Amino acid sequence: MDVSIAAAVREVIAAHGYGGLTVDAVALSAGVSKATIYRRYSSKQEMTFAVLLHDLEEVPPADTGSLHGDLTALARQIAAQVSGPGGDTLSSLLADIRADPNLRARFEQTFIAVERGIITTVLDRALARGELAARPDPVLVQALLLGPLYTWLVVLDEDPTHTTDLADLVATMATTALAAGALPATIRSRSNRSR
Amino acid sequence: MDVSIAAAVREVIAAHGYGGLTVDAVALSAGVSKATIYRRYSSKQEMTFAVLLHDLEEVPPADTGSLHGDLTALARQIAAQVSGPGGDTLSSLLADIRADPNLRARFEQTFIAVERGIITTVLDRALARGELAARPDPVLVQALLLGPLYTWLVVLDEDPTHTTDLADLVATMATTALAAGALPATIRSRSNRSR
Amino acid sequence: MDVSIAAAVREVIAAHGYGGLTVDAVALSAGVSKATIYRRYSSKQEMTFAVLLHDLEEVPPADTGSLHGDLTALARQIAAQVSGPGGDTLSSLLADIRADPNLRARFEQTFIAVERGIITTVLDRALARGELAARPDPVLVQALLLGPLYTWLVVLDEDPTHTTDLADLVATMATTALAAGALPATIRSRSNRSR
Amino acid sequence: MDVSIAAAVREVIAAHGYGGLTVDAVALSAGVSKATIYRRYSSKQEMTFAVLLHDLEEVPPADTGSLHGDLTALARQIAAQVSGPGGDTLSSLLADIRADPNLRARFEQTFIAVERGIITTVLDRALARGELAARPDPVLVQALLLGPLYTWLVVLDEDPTHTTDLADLVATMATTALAAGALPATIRSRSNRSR
DNA sequence: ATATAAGCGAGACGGTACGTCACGTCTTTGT
DNA sequence: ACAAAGACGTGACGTACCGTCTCGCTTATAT
Repeated sequence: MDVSIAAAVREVIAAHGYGGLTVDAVALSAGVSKATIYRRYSSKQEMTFAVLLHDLEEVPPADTGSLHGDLTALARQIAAQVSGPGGDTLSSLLADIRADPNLRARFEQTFIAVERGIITTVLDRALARGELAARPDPVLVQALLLGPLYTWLVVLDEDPTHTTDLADLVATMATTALAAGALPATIRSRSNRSR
Repeated sequence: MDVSIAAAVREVIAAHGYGGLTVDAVALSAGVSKATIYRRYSSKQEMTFAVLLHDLEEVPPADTGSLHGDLTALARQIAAQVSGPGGDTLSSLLADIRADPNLRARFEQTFIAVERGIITTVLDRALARGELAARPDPVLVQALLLGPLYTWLVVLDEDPTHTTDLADLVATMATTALAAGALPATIRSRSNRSR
Repeated sequence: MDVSIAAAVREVIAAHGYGGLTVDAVALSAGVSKATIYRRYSSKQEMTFAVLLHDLEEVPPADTGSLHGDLTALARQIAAQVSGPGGDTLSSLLADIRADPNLRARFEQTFIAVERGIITTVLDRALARGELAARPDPVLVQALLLGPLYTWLVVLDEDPTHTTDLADLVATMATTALAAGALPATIRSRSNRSR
Repeated sequence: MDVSIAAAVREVIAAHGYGGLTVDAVALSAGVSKATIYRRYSSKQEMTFAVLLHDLEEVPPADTGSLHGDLTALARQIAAQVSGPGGDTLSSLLADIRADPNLRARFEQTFIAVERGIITTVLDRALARGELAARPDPVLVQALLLGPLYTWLVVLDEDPTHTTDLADLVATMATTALAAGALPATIRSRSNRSR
């Protein structure tokens, strides 16, 4: 049942785009009643969130022995994830997530924080190896890795087939900056953590 | 009239968020009839686009005499623009833009292309100065500058007050990469240009 | 539900006249949503038609034993029906019906044709009794009976309390004309039947 | 100017029916601005009223020497008038007239009362000739003459080409009834005159 | 002869109602 | 007992038309 709902969501998005995603259409396509959907998800956004963001695997990449290797693997992993759904879906989904405080929190915890943890792990490895003197702000690294890739696809609407190349480039740049100690331990106050 | 509509749009968004943006509410707040709004904009999205993206000034920064200086100025300019509206507004607006082919094209031409032109100008200056041997792909530079800033605010939901610091960091990294000749002349095929 | 809609329609017409009949007002008064109304009726006119012309009973009057008696009963029945709603409602309703080909056809079949059938029945009885030699055109009889009554109320805007007297008069005149064989079997070509 | 407006009204009605009659369309078709129309007529209904009911000549028919002849001439005159515009126009126009108290009064005075005056004239002639003993209620006669004709066209939607035949029939029936003294001097109270 | 006012075309405007759509809730029906 | 079917209230959308209005332009008259 949940499977058919998930399949239906993807089907409808594929057919009519995120904007054409309708609960009725999902119910129809899944051969399921709307009530059944709402028994599982409290809103259309919850449903979409659950379906589309469920299987993003967020595991730390294997230790490649070098910071550059680790970052490259990580950037490629991010690139692969972000290339999955269409840019339209990604932007709409993010908009929906931001509009709902509940989803926002879950998104934060489920993906942002997890990815940040992975970044921290990678940085810690580099520290242990002696490649880094101090651990820079993982949020900064996250913005530097994820930012260009996400923007490439969603804002600039560029070719998704080149995200891997972009990932390599971004990883190299980040490595260089990290090695040079260009990234401070923190750039931000903790003020907006309370949001 | 157009002014009062614009003011009303901003007012309503400030009061109820982008999700609470209603044409009727805008009409009411602007002291204008709905018909008048639709006489100007063919849809709510057109209206929002016109109002929120109208006055983003996109002028090339003054020549600072060095690539690093130029890129820093440019990144700060981007940061200032992107920090203007709330992250929610930004993400929703982008989603709406991507959902409408017409808006999409206008967004592409009005902002992406213009900003890319500015980047090209800055790179050409560096070439003229001899700071660069070849002109790298401006789209890459755009992704590297805009990406972290946009993501910082919209995806990671971080503190907007630190975008300037992040801009400086990003400009420095980009300068380093450019000086090292790390950015290829092109990373992408021209295939998706026809979209 | 249908009942409350019907009641609401009549209520709103009573309060604000046919011209003040608004779907929103009906919905409000019925404690029902506009969507519910449009789920039942495809337009405001369909709704009004259904509500106001639903319960007009069109049964042949009991055989009184004479053509004059039958026609009198019939004319009074028509008078009673036509006196029901206000003249304003009647004229506006008819205008709306004529403006919509669909309603027009249904009106024709549901009321005009049914009433004509009743007239035919009455005429056939008279034929069987030997009161008539040949059966005259029922449409003529219909025009002669219905015409003065409808016009009295709707065009001339005269007192509805006298329709019964007028009905008797009209029935007597029709009887006289029929007995004298003054009404031809047909006055019209069949040309406009195809409309 | 007034002429072109009148022509435009008829044109638009011919092209799109009474329901498609729009002030903008009239203005466009007449090559005139909407303001000019509203300078002449205070509403769309006034305009239509003025244009469509302006030239209905209501003069007493020549004395034919007999009541039957006079009534036949009168009935034919009515039939001609009523056959002019389409049944749709007639019914919608009447509905609009009834909805507006001002138009209603003018309609009453301009057409109903005038026609009634003509009927009175005809009846007076018959009285003078000795064909009638007493003068019956002219309103009754009006209902008997106008009713079947109007209903034939507007309610029953029958062939307009046969209105002349129907007029003759109606005139004959009315003559018979009048000669027999079947029509009372009054059927109605004066109560609703104050409406 | 020119100024001045009146009428005009063009068309924007406020308002009101229409009919549509989707969300999320609910009742009914059948298995 | 649970799920499919589907009706319902809510609320926003975009459209159409009415009657009002302002803006220039023309034209006819009066000084």
